[in-house]
Amino acid sequence: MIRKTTIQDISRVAGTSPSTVSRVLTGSAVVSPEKRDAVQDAIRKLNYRPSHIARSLKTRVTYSVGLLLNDITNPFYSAIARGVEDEAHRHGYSLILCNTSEDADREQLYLEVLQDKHVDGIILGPTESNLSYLRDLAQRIPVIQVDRTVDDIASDAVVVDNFAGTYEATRHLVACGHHQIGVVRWRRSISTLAEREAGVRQALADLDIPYEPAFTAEAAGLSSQDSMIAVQRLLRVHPRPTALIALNNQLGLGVLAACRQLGVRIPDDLALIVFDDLDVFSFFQPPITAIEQPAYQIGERAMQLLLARLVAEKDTPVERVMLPTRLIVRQSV
Amino acid sequence: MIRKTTIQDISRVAGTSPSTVSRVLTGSAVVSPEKRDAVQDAIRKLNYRPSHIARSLKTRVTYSVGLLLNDITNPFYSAIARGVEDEAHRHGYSLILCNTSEDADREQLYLEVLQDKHVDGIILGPTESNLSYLRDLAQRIPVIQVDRTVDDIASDAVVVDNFAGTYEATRHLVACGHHQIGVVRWRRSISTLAEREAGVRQALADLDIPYEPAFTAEAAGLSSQDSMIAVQRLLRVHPRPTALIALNNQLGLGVLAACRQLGVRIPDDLALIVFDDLDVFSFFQPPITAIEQPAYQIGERAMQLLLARLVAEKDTPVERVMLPTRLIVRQSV
DNA sequence: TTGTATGCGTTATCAA
DNA sequence: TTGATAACGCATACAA
Repeated sequence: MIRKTTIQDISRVAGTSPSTVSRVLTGSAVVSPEKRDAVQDAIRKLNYRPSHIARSLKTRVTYSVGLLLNDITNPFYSAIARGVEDEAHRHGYSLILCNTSEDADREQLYLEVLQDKHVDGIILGPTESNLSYLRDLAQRIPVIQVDRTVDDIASDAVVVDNFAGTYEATRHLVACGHHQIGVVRWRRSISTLAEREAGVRQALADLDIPYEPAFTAEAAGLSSQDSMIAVQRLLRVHPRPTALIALNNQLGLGVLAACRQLGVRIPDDLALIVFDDLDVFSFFQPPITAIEQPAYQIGERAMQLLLARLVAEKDTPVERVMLPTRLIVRQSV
Repeated sequence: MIRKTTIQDISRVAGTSPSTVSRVLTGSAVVSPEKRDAVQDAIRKLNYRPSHIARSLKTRVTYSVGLLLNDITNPFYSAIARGVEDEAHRHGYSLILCNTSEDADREQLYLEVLQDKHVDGIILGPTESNLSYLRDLAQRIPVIQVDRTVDDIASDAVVVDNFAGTYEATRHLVACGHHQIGVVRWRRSISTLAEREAGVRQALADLDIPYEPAFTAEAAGLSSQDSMIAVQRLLRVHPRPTALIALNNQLGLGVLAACRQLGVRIPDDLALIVFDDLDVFSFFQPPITAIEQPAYQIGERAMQLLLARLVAEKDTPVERVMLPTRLIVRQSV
């Protein structure tokens, strides 16, 4: 490859010193109009572009941020990513995308690489496992948690009111006549899922409806297969639940698949509410009632918090943003 | 922030020179076992991690690649991204994610930044507009086109056999008794869409079925609204098409929305095939017949091509990979 | 306002 | 096999 043109080259043709070139580049000091013009001409003529690498080495800022998400393929996460990216782009930041796949080792590896690459900050939906690592990472570099949070990490965070989401959904089910309400859940160690389950229980308690442990199905994983098995088990109990709340979109799809396979009709045989609304739910048969999360805004807001953190005083207190959910009533209840 | 520990620090505690430390780090030369151990001990003790920035400045390689896609929010693109990312991760590369939003200016801006950041290569689904810019970008740095290609750019590419996809779909429609087949398209300047349309026409021609221009609807944009308008127009002609092929998933969703609004029943009033299968199509009513693209593999393969290109001889000929599509027959026809 | 000199943390060249 | 030394491209402290 041809040698890149550098600040030296510019200074040479502009008849000035490298530092002056740097000054017009960064605007860090006043430069006389003549020199400035000369430099700018030279820049144009040589088609010069400053090296971010060199600049970063010197200034220690990279204008890039790491984004660690479970799986960009999940519409919820891709919407978050889009929100982050748009906001980052508006402010001249680039995004390094990492899929953790709910794998703690992979997460930690990424976290290390991101530091090696000296990102200015990290936005992540944490797995539950790298607690102590995360904790001291957050001391050294701005970390924003999104979607989920993990205990005791002093970091900004953007989450959703999971509890209120399922609380409202549960009341809706009850209002529709359901008293035997089941939950399809996954790992309770994940903050979001725990909060959602708590919302259901509280609503039930407030309504004086006994909580029936047998109505809770725990999927072994997030594959359709896993949910299917869990749901099958659930539907074998007698009496069986008349309504189900699936705690995330994958679980919801699993329930749907299971019902189809078992010939369970929704909503006639079983009502269903899914946490996290997919925009295609309205095309389903029946259209699925769901709890909508403002995914894009989560991402956008997270990036805003990060930007704020980057210019904040040393010990500005941590900020936790909680966004509301919304129950989208369709016809699966 | 505390000063980062450097190679100097290591050399000091290991009782050796910085160059020797560098040598054990990179394995670029043989180092005596004693020195090697001393260095490794020091590294562990000081918790040292090399600065990628400094390294990149020197070596001119960054182990990062840019990925420019229309919109990560579209399941087709997010699957590509996932494929790229997984493969990149396996080889120690990170991904800089950019959403172009079909906006040429934004694309060019990203392209410039990526160069400024000195990425090792770029994978992109190009907009049609930065032709000349792209052309000489591809001379300077490895570029892999995915999904779409743009004329005359000497770059590797991974695409799908769009033509065959719609060709087969069209024959399927005809086999099901449809002779009045319409197409819902968008910009014909996009290679994929043009090829897909050509597939339909060729199939029709081969079957001696006249092509009816009035059966083609051009959406003004990709919003549901846009498709809706286009479809409404289409359904007003007499005689009207009995079957439609939507040239991408967004257009397909638009058709569906339009039909719902207009009370057009699928497949009774109108058959539909969508190019690009969404995994939720099986939950729709009716389940949608679609042309599946191996999105994940597109991404994975693209990253593989890039890796190969990075170690290839100067003028290794360009490689164009074409992956097959598959017609998934469900019940919308 | 401008220029010189130095350093950011590495790797690479060269001599020993 | 090892160590000085220079260089990567830039920003900045300091001197002028």
